[in-house]
Amino acid sequence: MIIVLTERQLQLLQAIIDNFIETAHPVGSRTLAKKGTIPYSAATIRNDMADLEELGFLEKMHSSSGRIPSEKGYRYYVDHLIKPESSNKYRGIVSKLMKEGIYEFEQIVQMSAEILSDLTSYTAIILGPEIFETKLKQLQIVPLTSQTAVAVLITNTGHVEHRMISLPEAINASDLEKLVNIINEKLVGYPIVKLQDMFYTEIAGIMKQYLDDYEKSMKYLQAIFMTDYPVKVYISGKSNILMQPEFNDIDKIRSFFALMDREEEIVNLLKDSTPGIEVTIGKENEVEAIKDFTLITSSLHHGDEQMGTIALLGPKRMEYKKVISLLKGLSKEMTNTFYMWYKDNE
Amino acid sequence: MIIVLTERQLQLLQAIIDNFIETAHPVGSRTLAKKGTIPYSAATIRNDMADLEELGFLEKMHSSSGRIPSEKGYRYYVDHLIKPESSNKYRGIVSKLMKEGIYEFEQIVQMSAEILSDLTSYTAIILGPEIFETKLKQLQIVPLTSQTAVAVLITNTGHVEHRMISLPEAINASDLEKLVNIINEKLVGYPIVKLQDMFYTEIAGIMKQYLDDYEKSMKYLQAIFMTDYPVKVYISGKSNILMQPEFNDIDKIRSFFALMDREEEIVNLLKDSTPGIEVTIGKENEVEAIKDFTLITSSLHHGDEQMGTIALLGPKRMEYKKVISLLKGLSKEMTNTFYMWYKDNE
DNA sequence: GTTAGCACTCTAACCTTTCGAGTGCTAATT
DNA sequence: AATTAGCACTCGAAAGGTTAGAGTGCTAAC
Repeated sequence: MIIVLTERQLQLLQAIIDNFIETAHPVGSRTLAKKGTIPYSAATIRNDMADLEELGFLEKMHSSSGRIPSEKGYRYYVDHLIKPESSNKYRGIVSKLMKEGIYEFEQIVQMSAEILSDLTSYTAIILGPEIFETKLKQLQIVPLTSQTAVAVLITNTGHVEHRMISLPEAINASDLEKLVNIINEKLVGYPIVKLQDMFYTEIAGIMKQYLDDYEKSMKYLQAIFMTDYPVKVYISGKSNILMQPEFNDIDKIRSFFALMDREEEIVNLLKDSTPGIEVTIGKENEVEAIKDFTLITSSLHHGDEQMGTIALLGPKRMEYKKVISLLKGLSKEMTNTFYMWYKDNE
Repeated sequence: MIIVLTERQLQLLQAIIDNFIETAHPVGSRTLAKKGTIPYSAATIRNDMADLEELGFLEKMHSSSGRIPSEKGYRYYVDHLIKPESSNKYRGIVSKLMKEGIYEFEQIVQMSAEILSDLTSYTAIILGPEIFETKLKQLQIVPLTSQTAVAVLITNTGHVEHRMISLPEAINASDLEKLVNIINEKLVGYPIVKLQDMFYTEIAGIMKQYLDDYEKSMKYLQAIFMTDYPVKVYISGKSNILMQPEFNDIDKIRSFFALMDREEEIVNLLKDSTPGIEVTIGKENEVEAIKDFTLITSSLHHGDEQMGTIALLGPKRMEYKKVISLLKGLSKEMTNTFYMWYKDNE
């Protein structure tokens, strides 16, 4: 069954949602009529409101309150009613950053998240693109004491990973140098995520010739590649939630902050997004803690390849117009930036 | 004028504060008498309570409520009434960490902060000791594109700093290598904080001979040492504040979180502490946002040298007994750990 | 010096009232 | 037929009133 709304009802729905987004107060027929957005009397508006409520687009908090948008209402609003502002309004954010200084990848992403949360007063989350594509540029092992060293992996994106390792007792400085040379020779240019496997297939054999206590040394050295390179999550503006009147309940705040601490769950929330902007409103979200939030994600794709995800988390009463165009602009820009970055550093 | 409290008054003060710390409810004479901690009747207790209030150790919320400790009361309690639990109870926290795996300095500190906040349900803050003593172990410059490179500074503590730099156009690969060799030769072993100065005094002269476009190259390369190495702040358990009944007010929470975002201010709060444990209660704090918190700091000293600060931030109604012994134990341990670390990596 | 007893105080919790913004419906108007 | 004015009704928020309970201070007795 196709629902047909009259022109006036559409206007009305739009006006009510716009109003509610702005003020967070239920919208009544009288006030709406007085504002003059809708050129009809309060009574007429009331009738349409009743229809819209019957169709499920509006709700009342109690029998004599004004109307607030239902989730279905927001959904309709997002899908059919908003004509996004030009996404050019927010152009140049990232490129401006890049001109200001030379930053590594992570910094750009972190700063973008900060800008995004500042601009919206919502919480910005970005899944870094690191893991998808970065390749080993160089490995260094720098001994600190006789038993410990720090291994430094530098990637083509300027990212630096480092971790402490134990040194095999058998090894001496020149052996170590040789070893590092071999590893670099064999592994430079390959994706970080594959290094662990390649260490066994490519390096292990050669190592046998060089190292006295082969078994033991292997055990120590594999630690270099052994992290599971988790997806990096950049979050900014967590405490923006405290400024939203609908989240004035300590319990809600607590469960929100608890969620923010569980990175894996956030990653799950965002990672399998399809290209383009996706708006998930209220109970459409599967995670309990954000069942009265709206989550907007925009995945960064280049061709078929997902390069990351940008997301905003805020109240259902979100400034969809502004946020969607902002997100569109920013993802376009970040996609370009990232793509160029990879190409330059190929 | 010396205030003399009777034995019973001391007992009473202690009992009231202990009680209030546990329950967060004002303590009344009747309930206290019934509990049997004080072997006197409610009326007697009432009399002593009135005295203690007159002396400023107790307060009433209103004329017929039970008593709560005043800040002066807490002060007296902390200074004279608590006999700390053995600080051995929490021994071995850090050393256990160190046995579990090889971590770099930062990780140890971060993990310690997490343990501290978990153990107490307050907010743990640690000022890292990095800056005080770390020395350059090795510098690497790895070119990424023809114009950019990543500079990697490795310290004797296993800490790795890195930043992106622009490359002077005039420079080629072998020049760059020579340059890095010179820098390493001259600067390795010197404290990170002095590198910037030394770059000018020690390196600049030599560079003239090697680099065609000296002026311009200097401009690019100084960026390597140009950060102001801010003190690192490790915070854990920010949202623990949400579990304290006295902070059920959104405004308080907001100003707390706002403070947590201003790292410089936190550094100021902690950095100039004298050796030993310091307890700052309520309005004794100068920072507005924590005027109804208690801040406990313990600075890590070895000899005259301050190596960092551990702190806990929680309600005035803090479990002083537990917290103080915990902090004592942990600082002793961290001081040892840090000292050994430096010595090993000298 | 300690305690029992009692009048008093104040809050929290629960009603009650009132006010205002809102609704739904009906009848009049365009 | 669509719109609007009018009116009775509803509900929440704010303000005031009442009560119960935990507490106090004081006095007089032990």
